[in-house]
Amino acid sequence: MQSKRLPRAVREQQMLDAAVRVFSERGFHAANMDEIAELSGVSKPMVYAYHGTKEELFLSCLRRESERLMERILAASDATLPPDEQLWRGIKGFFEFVGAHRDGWSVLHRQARSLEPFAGELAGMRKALVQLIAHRLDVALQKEGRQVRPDDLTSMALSLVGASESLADWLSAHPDEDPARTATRLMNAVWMGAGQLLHGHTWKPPLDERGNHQAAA
Amino acid sequence: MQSKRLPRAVREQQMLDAAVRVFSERGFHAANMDEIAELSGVSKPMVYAYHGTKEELFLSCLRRESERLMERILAASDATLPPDEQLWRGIKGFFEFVGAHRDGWSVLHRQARSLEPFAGELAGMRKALVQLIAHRLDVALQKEGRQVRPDDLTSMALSLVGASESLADWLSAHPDEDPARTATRLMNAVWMGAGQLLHGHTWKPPLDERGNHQAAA
DNA sequence: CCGTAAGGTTACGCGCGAGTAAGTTATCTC
DNA sequence: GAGATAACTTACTCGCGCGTAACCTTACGG
Repeated sequence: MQSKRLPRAVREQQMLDAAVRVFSERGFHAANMDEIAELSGVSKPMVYAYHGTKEELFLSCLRRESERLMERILAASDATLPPDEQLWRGIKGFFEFVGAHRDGWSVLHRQARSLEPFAGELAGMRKALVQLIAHRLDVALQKEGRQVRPDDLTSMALSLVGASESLADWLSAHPDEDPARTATRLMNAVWMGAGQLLHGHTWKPPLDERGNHQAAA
Repeated sequence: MQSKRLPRAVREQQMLDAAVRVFSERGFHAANMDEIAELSGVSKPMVYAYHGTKEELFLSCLRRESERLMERILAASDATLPPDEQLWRGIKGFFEFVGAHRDGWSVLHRQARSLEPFAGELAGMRKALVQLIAHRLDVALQKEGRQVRPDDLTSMALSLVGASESLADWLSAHPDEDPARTATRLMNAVWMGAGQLLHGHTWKPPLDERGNHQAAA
């Protein structure tokens, strides 16, 4: 019952879809190439023909997913906006991605971080994001006439990314939660800070053109 | 050249030490039982005799390390202190632990999180910490006469833990960095918040009895 | 309508490393 | 100092799953 022969480009994507799913469900080692092949509607040697070894296949998944995520974040956060709004939109875009691509996120964050062949690759991408955020913070600070040591900027960006990742995991375990709501919570944590919240100063999402809260979108 | 016969209790700890090191260097799957045995000064069947399967051995490592970490954090953060100081001390204790037990931390955070047999166990411990923090936040808020929805408390705690983990990874890659300095940076991120920092309001570590900054200890 | 290449398959080799059976010495106890 | 037992070793088995060799078959360009 083999459905139909498909052109390489199409099959390659199906294979990546299947691989992302299986890797995220079972983890890299427990994932087995036959299962990935079957889920792609094809037999194992085809996977090897198109994507090389298991390791190379995983790397392809990693690259595709992280590229999509980065695009999403960059598209959402516009450098010309005020800093809080940049942050808000970036975070919201990130959580929306995670909400929509659970297993892609799992491949990136859970699997790739621990396994040595991939950790480096992923660390590189994460670093790029951290540096981007650090740079935008720097710009915002300079507009206020302030200057901060580079390590302090990096720490701030790392905290932000770490907090986001942590909430992203929580979000992916709570499918019914609205990503924008989670984003709002994160803004309260990292933009306002616990000290402010103690005194009742909270952060609220900005209004869009129609006057609706973006969080309710 | 077998050095000496040792009582079980001693050998068991040596094995855990060796295992933590090897697991953290190679990862769970790439780690091999012979290497762990050799590093414990003993041959493989002894490891099986004392710690059961590879999986059980890893679980023992996980439990020992996470217990030590929890103890450390609880000992440092005293619930009778004001909230910012509780947070400060807890974070500082955490980073000091990570600085002193790099590979223990690696086993916990990098390895255990992704591998299915262990992820659940670790998630449980992490959850306990998150709930502890959420509870203390709640107490602090109630002292101010405020009330916050439980999910908002949890989010705040999750952000905090996530940010800490992120900086802990950075710290373990920068051995010369002072843990207390990293803790200060984290306080600025999560207690003050990016919004405050933009306006030049920063957080400084409290003074100890002798008038020294604790960060310089 | 035929040749050829792209899409596809079945069936296997083989290395690695978890786990063990059977046996050997040190050490402690009475 | 005998005998029991805890500490330890050598030398295997064996299954799993990655990766491949060798072989079909459908589509389609000329």
